[in-house]
Amino acid sequence: MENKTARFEKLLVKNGLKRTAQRLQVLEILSGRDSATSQPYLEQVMGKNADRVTLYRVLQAFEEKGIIHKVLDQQGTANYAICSDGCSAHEHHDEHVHFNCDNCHKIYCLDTVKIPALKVPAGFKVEHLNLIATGLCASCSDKIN
Amino acid sequence: MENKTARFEKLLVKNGLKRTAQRLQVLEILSGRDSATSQPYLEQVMGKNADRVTLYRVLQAFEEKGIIHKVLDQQGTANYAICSDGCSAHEHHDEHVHFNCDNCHKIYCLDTVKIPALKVPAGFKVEHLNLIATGLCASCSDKIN
DNA sequence: GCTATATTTGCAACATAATTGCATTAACAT
DNA sequence: ATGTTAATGCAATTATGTTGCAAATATAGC
Ligand SMILES: [Mn+2]
Ligand SMILES: [Mn+2]
Ligand SMILES: [Zn+2]
Ligand SMILES: [Zn+2]
Repeated sequence: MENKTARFEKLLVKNGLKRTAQRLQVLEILSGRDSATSQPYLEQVMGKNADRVTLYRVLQAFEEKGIIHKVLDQQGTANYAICSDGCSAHEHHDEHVHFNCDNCHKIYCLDTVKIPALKVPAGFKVEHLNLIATGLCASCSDKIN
Repeated sequence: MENKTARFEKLLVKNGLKRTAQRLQVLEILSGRDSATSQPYLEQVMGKNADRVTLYRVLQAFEEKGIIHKVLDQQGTANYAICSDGCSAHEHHDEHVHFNCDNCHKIYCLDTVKIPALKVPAGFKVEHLNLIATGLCASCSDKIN
């Protein structure tokens, strides 16, 4: 694999964002995890490397550009995951199912599980679908059994 | 239709909750609306009839007893709707789709639209499904076109 | 109706998440 | 190297939600 930091720098430039230490660190953290990352966790890990406000602004900019997507867990906490290819400022293509584990509270992007189309009452125009499953993740159901 | 307040009083007694003015008012407000009601809206409408803390506790008690259910909108704001029959302290049966209008921001309970079952990766154990559709509600798509 | 008791409420204090305005700093195009 | 613009940090503010405790009140039993 090519140098990760170089890849992230290109990603920023491509999206018209300046290549700052804070932005690169957020991308590093998100890419190094197997599940979505909560804002509080990010804030804690960044520590004094970035002001809280900066973190919020970085996340907002990334979301707008289609670099990451936000998933709210069952408590309403914001969690962020890097988008798979194909997302852009114009449109997010992250309509996969998310899984929120009741035990470890991780949020997994189930990229392979698409949300089925829906029949809604007359008049309603569906734009996006957002499906969160809760239960036990593979790792937790292993441990418990 | 029978006297609404009397019905609510029975509902409270049935659930072992005392019949207080604050609780009755919350039921009045929720039942008088065609969509889920946000906590901020409730707080505003209750005004000085109830302390903020009391409102939170009323909502929590109602949710635990299966009288109402909570829906988080796309911003993570808590919204509440009265449960259809069949919900109880032991189990909520509100696995219907919710519709969050991008224009008026109302959240509708689409009671007739059930969430389809899902095939998830091996190991994951699904307990609950939570599906929120966004777009234009019937009323807003009328107005706009 | 009165009284005792358990529940519910209100208040104060606290915790966390998020936003805004503004001055300072840093990226990068030239 | 320098100027311009974007990004950051800081302070203040708002919103949301929680906890402990004293005061108030709903109601069951008399
Ligand atoms: Mn995802
Ligand atoms: Mn509902
Ligand atoms: Zn888990
Ligand atoms: Zn609408």
